[in-house]
Amino acid sequence: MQKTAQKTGYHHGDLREQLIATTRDLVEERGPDVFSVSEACRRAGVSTAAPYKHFEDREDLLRAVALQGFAEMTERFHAAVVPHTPGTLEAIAAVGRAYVAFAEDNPGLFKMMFATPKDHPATEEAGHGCYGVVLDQIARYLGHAEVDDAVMEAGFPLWTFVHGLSFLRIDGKAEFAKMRVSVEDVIQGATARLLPPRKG
Amino acid sequence: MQKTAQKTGYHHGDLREQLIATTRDLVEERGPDVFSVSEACRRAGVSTAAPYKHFEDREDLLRAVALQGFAEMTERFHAAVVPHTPGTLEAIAAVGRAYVAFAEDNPGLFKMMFATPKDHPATEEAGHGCYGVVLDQIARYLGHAEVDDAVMEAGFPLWTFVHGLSFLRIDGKAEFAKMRVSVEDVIQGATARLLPPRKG
DNA sequence: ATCGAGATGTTAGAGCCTCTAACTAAGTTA
DNA sequence: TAACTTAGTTAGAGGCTCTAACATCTCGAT
Repeated sequence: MQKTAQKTGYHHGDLREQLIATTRDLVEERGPDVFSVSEACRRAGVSTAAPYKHFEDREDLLRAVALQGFAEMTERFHAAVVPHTPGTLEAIAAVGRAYVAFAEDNPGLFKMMFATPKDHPATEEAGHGCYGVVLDQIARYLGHAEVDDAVMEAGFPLWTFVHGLSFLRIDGKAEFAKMRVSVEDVIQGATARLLPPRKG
Repeated sequence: MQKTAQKTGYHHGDLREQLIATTRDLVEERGPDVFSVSEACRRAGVSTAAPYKHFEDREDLLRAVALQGFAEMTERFHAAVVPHTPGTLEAIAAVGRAYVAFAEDNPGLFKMMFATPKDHPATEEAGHGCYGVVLDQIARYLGHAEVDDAVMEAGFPLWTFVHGLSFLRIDGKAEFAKMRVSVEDVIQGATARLLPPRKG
C-alpha cells in the first residue's frame, strides 16, 4: 500500500507527500493540537530535521494537510451535487450533508482546517473555492446569473448551520440532545427554513 | 487591581485563582493551543513547578479555566433573559445573542471550551447547566411543563446555529460573506425559522 | 564520463516545554 | 510547641521545535 517511492538508502523518494499523509493520520488519531512533527518523523522513518527541507515549520506542514482537506472537501461537494437537478433545494441540502459528513469522517482534520491561527492566502483561497460550490447552487436557486451579494447573504445562514452541526456532531453533543430525527433530515429541514423564498 | 492576597514571601496567597486568571488572559492573547504553563508561572511570579500543587497537569488547569467560562456564560444567559417575557421568541433569541456575544468577547476561551479533548464530568455538567437556560425558555415557549425530549429536539437546531455563527464570527468568515444585516437580526431570523410552531 | 550545483538527507545541539523528586518554609492543630 | 499538612522551591529528565554544519544523492552541462 505504498503510494510513494521507496527510500533509496539515503534519500526518501517523496518525503513531502508522505509527511503530509502521516501528519493527517496523526492529527486524526491524536487530535490536532497534540500532533508532533517528531512523531511524524518516527513514522516516516526519517530524522527529526528532515521535514524542515520541505516545510518552513510545523505550522506550514499542518497548513499543507489542511489544504489537502479543503481540496478533498471541494471534490466531495461536487460529487454531492451531481445526482440532483442544479439549483434545487435538494442539491443545496446535499452539499450541506456532504459538509457534515466530511467533518464526521475527518473530525481531527476538520477542526484543524478551521483552527488555523491566521489564514494563509492559499488556505483561504482553497476555502473560498470550496464554499463556491454551494454558492453556485444557491445562485441558481435564486435565479441569479452570478454569485452576488444577495447569494452570499443567503448562503451564510446555511454555512452557519452546517458548520455548527459539524462541531456538535464531532463533539458528541448531538447524542446528548436526544435527536430522534437523522442528521440528514435536520439539514434538509434547516436548508428549507433558512433559505429565502425562491424567485418566480 | 489585585483580586487575591499578596505573596507573603514564600507562600503566594491564592496561586490557584491567579493561575486561572493568568491562564485565561494568555489563552486570549496567544491562542488556546499556544498557551504554556511556564509563561503563566512567569507572569504569576512563581516557579514552573508550583502549579502542580494545584492542578494535576496542564490539561487540568485549562479545564478549570473552561469551567469558569461556562459559569460566566450561564450568568450571561440568565441576564439576557431577564428583560424579556419568559417563553417568548424574544427571550430565546436573546440567549442566542448572548451566546454569540460571549464567543466574540472571549474567542480564545470559547474555542478552548469546545476544543476539550475529552469532556470531564465537571465540564460536561457546567455545559449542561448552561444549555439548560435556553431549554427552559423553549419549554415555556412550547407550553411544556418540563424539559422533555421534544424540547431538546427543538433546541438543538438553535444551538447548532449560534454555535456555528460563533465560530464563523471568531474566524472572521462573516465579513467575508458580506452580510448586510447585523448578527442580531440573523439570530432573530434564524430563531423564528428554526423553532417549531408554537402550541396553542 | 564526470564535475559541480542543488536538493534532500544526516547528526548535534540550543532553547523551549511539561512534569517529577526531593527539599524547605509557613500555617494548623493537638 | 511538636507533628502534620500545605504550598512553595531548585534540579533535572525527557520531549519538543528548529538551526547549523555536514553528507549523500541527482542531474544537467560540459
